[in-house]
Amino acid sequence: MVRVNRAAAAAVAPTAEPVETGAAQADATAAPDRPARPRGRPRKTHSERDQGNRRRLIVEGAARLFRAKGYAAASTRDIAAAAGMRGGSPFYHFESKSALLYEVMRQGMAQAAASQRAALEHMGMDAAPRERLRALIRNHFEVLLGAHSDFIPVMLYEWRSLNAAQRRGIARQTDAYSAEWMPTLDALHAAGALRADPQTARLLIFGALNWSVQWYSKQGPLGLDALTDQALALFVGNN
Amino acid sequence: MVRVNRAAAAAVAPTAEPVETGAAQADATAAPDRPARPRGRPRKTHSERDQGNRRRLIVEGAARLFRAKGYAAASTRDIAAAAGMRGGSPFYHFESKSALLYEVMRQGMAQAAASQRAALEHMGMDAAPRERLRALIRNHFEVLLGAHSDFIPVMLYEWRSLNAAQRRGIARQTDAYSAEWMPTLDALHAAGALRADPQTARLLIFGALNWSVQWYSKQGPLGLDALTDQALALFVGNN
DNA sequence: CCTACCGATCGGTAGG
DNA sequence: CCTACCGATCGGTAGG
Repeated sequence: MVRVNRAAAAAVAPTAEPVETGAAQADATAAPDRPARPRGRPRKTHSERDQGNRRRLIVEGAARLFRAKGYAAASTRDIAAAAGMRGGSPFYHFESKSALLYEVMRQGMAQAAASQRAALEHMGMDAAPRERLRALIRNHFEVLLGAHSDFIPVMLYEWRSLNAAQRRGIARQTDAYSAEWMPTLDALHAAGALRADPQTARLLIFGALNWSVQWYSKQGPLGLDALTDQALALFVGNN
Repeated sequence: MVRVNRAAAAAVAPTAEPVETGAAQADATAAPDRPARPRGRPRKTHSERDQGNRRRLIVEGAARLFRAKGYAAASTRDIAAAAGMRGGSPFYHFESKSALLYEVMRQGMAQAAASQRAALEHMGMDAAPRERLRALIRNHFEVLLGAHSDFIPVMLYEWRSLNAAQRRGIARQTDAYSAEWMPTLDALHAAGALRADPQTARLLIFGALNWSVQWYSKQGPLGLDALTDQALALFVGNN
């Protein structure tokens, strides 16, 4: 058993999650003393329809800038501009810069967990442990290096910028994500293919994968499938 | 062959390097029209004797604060206070905050490269590849997690805060550090113990090791020797 | 969501 | 290396 500084141990995904703002869904049970309204579902005004969109633009811009410059170096002005707004406007959607960072991480983890779950369910329960590990690694690389891959790198490298309460929230997500790896690693260890203690192996493996954010280039010769093959060979061999 | 975003691939050490300030070593060939000076080596004044010490205090404080809070979030005022100085005084020793960051990384890499070289030479050329890899991994963990381990984590996680010229300087150090791993990895690959392409393996292995900065705790049950055993088992098995 | 503004803090400098 | 200071920028807010 290894004591760890929470989180830091998982990693997750960033394709745009459908964001429910809540505010965009106008309340149907309006005050009864108002003038009569048209029946049926209230039509959304232009600004209501855009609410979710604007918010999403802020979150995506924040993810990109937090990743490129770091949390402290990316100003809320930069983020506003990236979303096509003026300086103070992000604070209409988020109460603080810190809340915006949290939202980037939360959405990233939610997406990563969802795609990991889908990848595992897609194989069925009877798949060989080695193939399950392949699916986990492949999904992890997709989440880190694939199409919309800013959210999880931000989570991985801006952890210290969260306050204690925020860390607890994200840690719950990363713990669940990590836990899904353990049955597969335990099975591979029992079969002799994985030759380190499964808990420590998980931390080392996550490190090997997460670090790819620092060196992987889409222009390079190594695709994500080939990279997955290499990682699999390194950790559990070729057969 | 894998194209990488330079650096990011190595890692190095932080125990205090004896810093030659140059300024501390008073020039013996003084102007000839000065009044006669006492013969022999000139005595250092109080401030001359302290010069190197003060500078080192700044660098060490900067390393600690850059690691704890990140480069952008650690102010030069914080650093001055950590070195027992007033606000503007670090700029007497360094021309900019950025130059201070560079110096932290440069010293860290110099120390790491030195201890790695010593570790390899200590074994001799005829040591088994597996034992050479053990020595490399053990030194790397020492550099990352050992006694004075702030310098290299700063280098690993603040790379993007350097400008282009600075990156080239540090990249030269990290490239040399990384290159020393390749003969050993090639040999292990040829012998069948390392089952991934050696270049890709090096990147994945460095990731696994470097990530330990995020989760390793000295209060935990795993010492650096045991951790080295686990990593070795994961990458090249137990025998 | 914009305009206009606030206090706080920052990296850096002159002058001693 | 300190004192005193500078312009710039920052996160955040009031008021519409």
